[in-house]
Amino acid sequence: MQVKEIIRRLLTQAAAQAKAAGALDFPELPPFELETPKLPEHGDVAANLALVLASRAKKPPRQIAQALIQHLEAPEGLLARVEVAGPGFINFFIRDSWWFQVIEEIHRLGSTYGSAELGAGRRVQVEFVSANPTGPLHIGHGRGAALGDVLANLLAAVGYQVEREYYINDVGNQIQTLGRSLYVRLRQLLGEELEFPEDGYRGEYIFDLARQYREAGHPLPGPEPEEEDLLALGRWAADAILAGIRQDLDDFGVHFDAWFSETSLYEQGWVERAFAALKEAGFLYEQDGALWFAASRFGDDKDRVVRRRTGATTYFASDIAYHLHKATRGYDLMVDLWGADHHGYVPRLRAAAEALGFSERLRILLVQLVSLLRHGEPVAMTTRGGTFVTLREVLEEVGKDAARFLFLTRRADAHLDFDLEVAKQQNAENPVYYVQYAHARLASVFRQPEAPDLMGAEPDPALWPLLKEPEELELVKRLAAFPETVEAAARLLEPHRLTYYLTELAGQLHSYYYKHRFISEDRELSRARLWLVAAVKTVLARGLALLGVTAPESM
RNA sequence: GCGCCUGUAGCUCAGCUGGACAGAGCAACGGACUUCUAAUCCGUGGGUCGCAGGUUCGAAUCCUGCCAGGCGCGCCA
Repeated sequence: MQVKEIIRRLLTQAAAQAKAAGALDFPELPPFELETPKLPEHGDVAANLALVLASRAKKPPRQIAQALIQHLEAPEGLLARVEVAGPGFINFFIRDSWWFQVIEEIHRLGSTYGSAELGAGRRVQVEFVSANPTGPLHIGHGRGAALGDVLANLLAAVGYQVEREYYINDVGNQIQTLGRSLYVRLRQLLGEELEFPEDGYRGEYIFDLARQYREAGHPLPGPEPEEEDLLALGRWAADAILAGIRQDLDDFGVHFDAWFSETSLYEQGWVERAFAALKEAGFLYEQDGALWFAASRFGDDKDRVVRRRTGATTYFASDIAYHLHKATRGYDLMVDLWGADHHGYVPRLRAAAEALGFSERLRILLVQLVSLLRHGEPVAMTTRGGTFVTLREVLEEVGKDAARFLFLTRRADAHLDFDLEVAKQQNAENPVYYVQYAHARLASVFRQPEAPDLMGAEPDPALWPLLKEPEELELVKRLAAFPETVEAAARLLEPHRLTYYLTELAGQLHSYYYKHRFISEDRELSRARLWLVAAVKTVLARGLALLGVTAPESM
């Protein structure tokens, strides 16, 4: 069990004991924090229970802290000492020997160390990327892909049953626009001078598609194409683009459990079902020939059209239906990952979720945009203008590992500067290699011929007192913090916590490696150190696996 | 004009959702390779946490108002 969990229980019991003994009086135990203090003088774990209890128990915090300590019944071997400090913190100093147990735990649990049962098998769906099939994925989609994928990994690690889903906007006039763009490019390939549509997709990839279309020997619509012809062209193009997107994601290490087609919502009557549900709840009305959802009743700026005067439904209508469909599938939690340029859309979807009663199960995460740089200079990126950097180009230039890791070095809601040159550099400026190198270094240690013989099959707790170096204790404490890091990253939906943790762990390892030889004349000490760094290697590998980054045996 | 995100060291960013003297990497400067991988390590300098108020035992963190940057504000998707 985690040290903080144990201490939380001890304090809760102590409070109850103190209350029973009449030493303290309070109605109910308030929530309190356990933190790892920055300063070693403040111990390994600090509790603010006495501070938050002060007003309820009507006593000075330090006095409460004393009372709590007196009723503390700690297990043998856990605590070196407990102190009241500052305004009333209770500082716990854990025995070194207790920390070293984590080496055995990691050996026992192997690659499941860091897993938890927080999710208790509840179902969670993560919907991400969901880029329109009108062009290849660009670097911003890559960030969303990395974030969503790792979020899903983390949630799975803490006991959720996770599904990854990609929502395909394959309805509407964008497919037609795509078809028209392709059509014009096709005619232009034949040498005809046709004006490109104002709202067309100007990317070079449309030419590529046109060439593919011809090479495959598909029929070319005549000079006056019917709407149906353009739609058919658009569908063909969307399919081809989607195939490319799947390939890109595959190469990026992102695999979806489901690809959900917007069209299927119409085919299966979900849009009408959503309208009916909203109407029944009294949030749907007609005005100016259009059908409106009363979003303003739920805090949105204004009401929103779901069916236009023309009879065509809006994108929003599809989205309501889609989320109703998701909610009906029975997920306990639905996580949506959107580009920050869609943030204005959040209030209206939230409104619909509230109107339909699944708002509490829906979490919408915004991923801020990525600014692409090269040598510190901005690289222009616009979808329609045609000069953008695709995810594929980034993958080919910097590789999957560097791209994934760098995408996860920022909070999702912070802008990200992604410098292609830095991503390619293989030095300390590039944290991915720093972490991978730590793993490779350890792998090389275990390749030493004497290593297996020195270690034996099982770690022996009697060895730990030999680990007297400060670096060793620090390392073991860091290892012990891995489960809570994974848990926090999953609970707060913040994968960047893991990349920071791994960078720190790798740093401590590098430092330790440099100062002390693991394999030496002293066989017992070597044995102890090898088991310690074996645990480090296991945690590095697990952490990198959660990030979807390879843990190389050599570099 | 309104809304969302951001503002922390020269640069890029963390800061455990209110805790104890504000952290890391890079850049700068100075050191360490006959060693289990130097893609590494050790040391030095560097901050009025955008500004001004407020809340309280305690604020980078919460509230209000300004300032600056980014992104949005369709019967588009």
